[in-house]
Amino acid sequence: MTRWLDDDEQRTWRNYLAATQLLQEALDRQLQREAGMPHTYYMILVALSESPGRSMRMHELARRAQASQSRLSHAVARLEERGWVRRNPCAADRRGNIAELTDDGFAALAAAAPGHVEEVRRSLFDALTPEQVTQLDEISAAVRKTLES
Amino acid sequence: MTRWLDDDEQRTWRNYLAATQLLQEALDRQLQREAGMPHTYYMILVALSESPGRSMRMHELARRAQASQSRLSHAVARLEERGWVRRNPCAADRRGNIAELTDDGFAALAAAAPGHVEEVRRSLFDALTPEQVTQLDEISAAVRKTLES
DNA sequence: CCAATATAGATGAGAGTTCAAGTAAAGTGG
DNA sequence: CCACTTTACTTGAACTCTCATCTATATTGG
Repeated sequence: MTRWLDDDEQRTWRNYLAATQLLQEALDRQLQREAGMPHTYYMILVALSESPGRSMRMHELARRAQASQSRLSHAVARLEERGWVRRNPCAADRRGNIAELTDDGFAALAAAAPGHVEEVRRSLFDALTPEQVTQLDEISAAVRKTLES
Repeated sequence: MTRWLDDDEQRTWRNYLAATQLLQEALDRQLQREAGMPHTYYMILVALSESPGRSMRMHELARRAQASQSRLSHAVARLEERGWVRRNPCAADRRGNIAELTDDGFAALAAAAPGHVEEVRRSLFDALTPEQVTQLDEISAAVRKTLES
């Protein structure tokens, strides 16, 4: 009944788990150590920084930063305490909040970015051939497509 | 100075982040819902179940289950409360502890496994061609090698 | 126009993770 | 054989995440 994994699949799955977890931990440690924030927060700041006006509705921000609404709510509350983000009521929809990246937040992001990118390179791209990068892109896109529907 | 990501690398990186995170969340939700345990605990139980005597030194267990020692310590404490794992002092090294999977723990693992494997298939393997599975294996192995040294 | 439902977001409790620190037992060089 | 260092593991605090719940505002079908 159960479609168990064969030996090749087992090996792949375990390599995948090991690699992704190591990478995730490397990212989190680097950001925590050098920028004092978890990767989740970094993604939120990035999403905001790329939006016109450096601001975005909470719901949309959650989507872009790949966070649940609850996670985002908690995270933005912390970011607001640090003065990196500000929440403004939304005029068009009075249920809504618009999160806005402050200058301090932008500065924190700008300071964190080089070290983060360097870590991403060292940990991922430097380990792969150009063909493998292409393959990884396609594999990720396929998995993403499956799981987003 | 900073080696920024070009557009292709950006796209790959974001696809990778999205895919791995979605997959991780799918796994965790499935296990939490159907087996009442996070993926971390599942990995610990698996590691124990594959060891002779269904038992292992804590340190070795941490390595195999890819957990920090602290994480493992907390996790095993919880698993012990549930009666799924037992800790026994180690005769050869009196600093040591030997974690042992109980019959209840083994039963819990056996009950959880089919649903978990099905989720892994649905979320990952079903989305990929056989070639892509091979590619993913090699990519993961390369990243793993980089990050484990 | 209004009741029913859906959406936006916040919040509190419970659980897991990390980090730093602490205890205890090995191992090691002089 | 003894200070010193390393290894094994635990613990508590601080933080993040999830899940369920709650409030408030929009939207929609009759």
